[in-house]
Amino acid sequence: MVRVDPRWADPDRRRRGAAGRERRARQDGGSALSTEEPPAKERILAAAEELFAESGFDATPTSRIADRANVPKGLVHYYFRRKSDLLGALIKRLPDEQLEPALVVVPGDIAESLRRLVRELDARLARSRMLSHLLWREADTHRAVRDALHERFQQLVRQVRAVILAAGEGGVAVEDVDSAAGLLALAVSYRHSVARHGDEPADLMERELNFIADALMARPVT
Amino acid sequence: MVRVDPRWADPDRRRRGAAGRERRARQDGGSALSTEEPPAKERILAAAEELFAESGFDATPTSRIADRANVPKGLVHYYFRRKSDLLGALIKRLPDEQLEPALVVVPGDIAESLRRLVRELDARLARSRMLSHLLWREADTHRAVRDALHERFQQLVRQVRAVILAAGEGGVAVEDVDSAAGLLALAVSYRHSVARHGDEPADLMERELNFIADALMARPVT
Amino acid sequence: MVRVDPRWADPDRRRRGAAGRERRARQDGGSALSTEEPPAKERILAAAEELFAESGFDATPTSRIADRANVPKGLVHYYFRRKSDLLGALIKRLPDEQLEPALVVVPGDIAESLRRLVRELDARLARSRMLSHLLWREADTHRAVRDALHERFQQLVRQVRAVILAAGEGGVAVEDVDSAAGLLALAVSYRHSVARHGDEPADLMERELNFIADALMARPVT
Amino acid sequence: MVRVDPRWADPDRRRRGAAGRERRARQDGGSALSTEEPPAKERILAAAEELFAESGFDATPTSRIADRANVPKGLVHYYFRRKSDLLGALIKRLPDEQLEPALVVVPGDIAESLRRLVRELDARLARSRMLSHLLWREADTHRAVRDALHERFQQLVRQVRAVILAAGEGGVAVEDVDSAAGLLALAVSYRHSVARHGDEPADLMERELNFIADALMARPVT
DNA sequence: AATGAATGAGACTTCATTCAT
DNA sequence: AATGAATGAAGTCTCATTCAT
Repeated sequence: MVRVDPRWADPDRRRRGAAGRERRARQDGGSALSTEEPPAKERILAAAEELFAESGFDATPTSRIADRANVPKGLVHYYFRRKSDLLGALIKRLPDEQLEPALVVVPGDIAESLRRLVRELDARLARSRMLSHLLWREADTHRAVRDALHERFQQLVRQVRAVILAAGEGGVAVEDVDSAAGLLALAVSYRHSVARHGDEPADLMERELNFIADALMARPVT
Repeated sequence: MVRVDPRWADPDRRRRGAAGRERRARQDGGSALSTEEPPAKERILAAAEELFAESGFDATPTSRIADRANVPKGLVHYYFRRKSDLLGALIKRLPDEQLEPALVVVPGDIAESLRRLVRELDARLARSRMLSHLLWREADTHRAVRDALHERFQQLVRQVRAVILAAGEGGVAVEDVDSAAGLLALAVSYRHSVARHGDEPADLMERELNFIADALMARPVT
Repeated sequence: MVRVDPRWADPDRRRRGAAGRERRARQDGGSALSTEEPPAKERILAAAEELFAESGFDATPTSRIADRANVPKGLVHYYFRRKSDLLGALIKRLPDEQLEPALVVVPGDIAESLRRLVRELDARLARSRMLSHLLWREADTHRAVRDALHERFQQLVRQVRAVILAAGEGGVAVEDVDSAAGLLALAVSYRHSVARHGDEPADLMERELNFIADALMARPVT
Repeated sequence: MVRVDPRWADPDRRRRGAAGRERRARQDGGSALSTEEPPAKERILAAAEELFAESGFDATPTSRIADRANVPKGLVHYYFRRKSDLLGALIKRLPDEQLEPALVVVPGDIAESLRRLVRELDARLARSRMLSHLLWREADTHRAVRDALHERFQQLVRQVRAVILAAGEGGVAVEDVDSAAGLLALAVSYRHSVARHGDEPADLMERELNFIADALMARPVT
C-alpha cells in the first residue's frame, strides 16, 4: 500500500484559494518555501477527495479539481490519465483501520471495551470521513470502490468480534457474538456512511452500544 | 401526495425492448389498445427510476430515459422541464410504508412480531427497492431527496418501536425499546440501502433480529 | 445505397464563408429561400469531403467542418455521432462508376474505345475527385475505406476488360486482356489517387493508352 | 545527404519490447555494450518511421515514438525540436535507388532485363517499404515529402527507360519507350505505395511486365 | 399535445512543446 | 547531454435544454 508522506497526510491541508492564479506568484526568493507547499500530485488528490465527497464523482469536473488544487488542468491528467484513476488512487490512500484489540479491551467490561473501540475507530475515521462517505456513493458504479468498501466492512466486523471475545473472558455465548458484532459494525459503518446527512443523534450510538453489551452479559453461556 | 394509478404501479411494468420503433406503430384504429400501454408520462418516470438506480442521476442522460420509455426525446422535457424535476416527481411516488401494527403483532412474542414486521416491510420495499437505493445515492446532492430519506427513516423507527411495545405487553424496559428500535431500523434500512451491493448474508438479519428480541425479553423491567 | 438529392449533388455547391455568423441572418422574409440553401446535413457532408481531401482525416478538426458548413459545432455530432461516421457516410455517397460498355465501344477500334472509356470515367470521377483522393489517404487506417477502395478498383478492371473484349471482336489474345486491363486500370486509378499531387503530364495517359491498344492489336491470337 | 551508419541500417534493428524499463538498466560498467545498441537518435528515427507508416503522421504521438525507441520523452524533442523535423530527417534517410543499368541488362532480352530490374528494385525497396508507404500518405500535407516522392518517381522512370534502351539494342521504337517506361514505373510505384493494402496478386506484375516487353518487341522500329 | 432538429456550453482527454535541473 | 514535470491549447464528444412546427 502506498503510504503518503505524513507531512501531507494530516487533515489540515486544504484548498488554498479556489481560482488562484497565485500559483504563479512564486514570490519566494529561493528554496525555503518547499517545506510549506505539498507537491502538486498531493494537492490534486486532496482536492479530488474533497470534491468527490462534496458533489459526487460524476458531478465533479476535473477542471474544478485542478482549480482547487491550484494546478493547470493538464497536470491532473498528467498524473492520473483518466478521471477514474483518481478514484483508484484515493482508495489506495485509505487509512488503515487495523487496531490492536489490547489497546481498548478492558477485561470483564464489554460495554467499556466497546466504547473505547468505537471512540478509537471514530478518531481514526475522522481523518477520512469524507473519503468513507465518498465510497458509499460510488460503490455502485465502480467495482474497485465496491470491493474496497466490502473489505473494510468485513474487517470492522472481525475487529468488533475480537474485542467482544477478549473482553467477555469466555463468558459470552458464542452464537451471540456474531450478531452483536454485526449490529455494532453496522451502527459504526452507518454513522460514517451517512456522516454528511447529519441525521444521527450523537448519543444514539452510546445507547445502542450499552444495549448490545448488556444483552451479551445477560444471557447464559451455552 | 400524488398516488400512482395502481394499474401502472405493479412491478411487472418495465421496459418493453430497448430499440422499439414499435412506438410509431400505433396502427390501432382507436381506443382499445390503451388498456395495454401505460401513458407516456408514466413510462418516463418508470424508466427514470430504473436508470437512476442503475447508474446514478448524473450518469443517466435524459436521452436514455426517452429511449427506455419509448418516447421521443422532446417529450421528456415537455413533461419535466428540467432533469431534476424527474427526481422530484419520483420522490412523490414513494410507496407509503405506513403499516398497521396490529397486522404483525403477536402479543407476548417480540421475536415473531419483529420477524413479521420485517417480512412485511421487505415485501413493500421490494416494489421500490431500486428507488430506495437511488435515494441513498443522491441524498447528498439533492436536498429534497435527503429530506425524504430522513423522514422515511424516522417513520421506520417509530414503527418498530410501536410493534415492540405492543408485542412486549408492558414487559420491556422503556429505555431499551429506543435502542432496539434504532438498531433494527438501522439493519432494515441498511439492507435496503446497500441492496445492490449484495454483500449481505441472507440469514444475518434473522440472527440479529433474534438477538435483539432476546435481549429485550431477558432484561427485567425497571 | 443512399442517393443524394441531385439538387445538392452537383460539385458547384461550396463553402459559403468560413467563419460565417451570417448563418443566423435568416434575412429572407419567409419561405422562398429554401430553394437556395442545401440542408444542414448536406452542407456538413460537403464540408467534410472537402476538408478531409485537403488536409486528411486526422488533421481536420470537426470544428472546422462545422465552420465551413456554417453550422454550430454540436450539429455535426448530432448527425454523425463520431467523426468516423462522417467518413462512412461519405463512402456511401461515392458516385457509381458502373458504365454500359455499349456507350463507348467502337467495334474494331480498341484504342478509340479505350479513349472514350477513359474520357467517360474521367468525367464521372471529376465529380468526386477529391473524394477519390481522400480514399487513398485513409485506406490504411479505416477498414471501411480500404474495402470501398478495393471494390472500386476491381470494378474498374472488369470494366476495362469488358470494353477491350467488346472492341476487340475476338481478335485479341485472351491472356493479354488481363494484363492490359490491369495496366490501364492502374493508370486511371493512379491518376485519380494522385490527382492533387499534379505531377502527371496530361498527355501521358494518351500515349500509354495507345501503347496498350497497339500492343493488343499487334499480337496474334493464340 | 545524411547517410546512415550502415551498422544501424540493416532491417534487423526494430523495437526491443515496448515496455522496456531496461533502458535504465545500463548496468554495464563502460563501453563494451555500445556495439549492441544503436544510439538513441537512431532509435528515435527508426521508431518514428515504423509508427508513421503504421498509423500515419498525425495519429502518432511523439510519446509513443519515445516509448518504442526506449528513450525518455524529452529526448525526442531534444533531437528534433518539432515533430515535423522527424519527417524531414526521415526523408533524408531515403535509401538511394540509383542502380547501374549494366547490373540487370541482358542485351536483346527486354523482358528478362526488366524482370531483373524489378527484382532488384524490390529488393532495395523492401528495406524501406514502410517508409515508401509513409511518403504516399503524407505527400499531401508536407511539401518536403511531396517533393521527395516526385523526385523518386522521375528517377524510377529514367531508370526503366535506360534499361529498355540498353536491352533493346536500338530495336525498339523510341516513342514507345516512354510509354512503356511510364507504365512499368507506374506499376512498380503503385505496388510500393499500396504495399500495406495487400490487394495486389503476386503474379500480376509478372504478366504485365511480359505484356510490356512483348509489345515493345512486336512493333517495328520507325 | 407532441416532436425532433438545433444549440452551445462544457466535459474528458490528448499532445506538442517548454523548461528547470 | 538528458530528463521528466509541467503547461495550455485544442480536439472529440455528450448533453440538457430550447424552439418552431
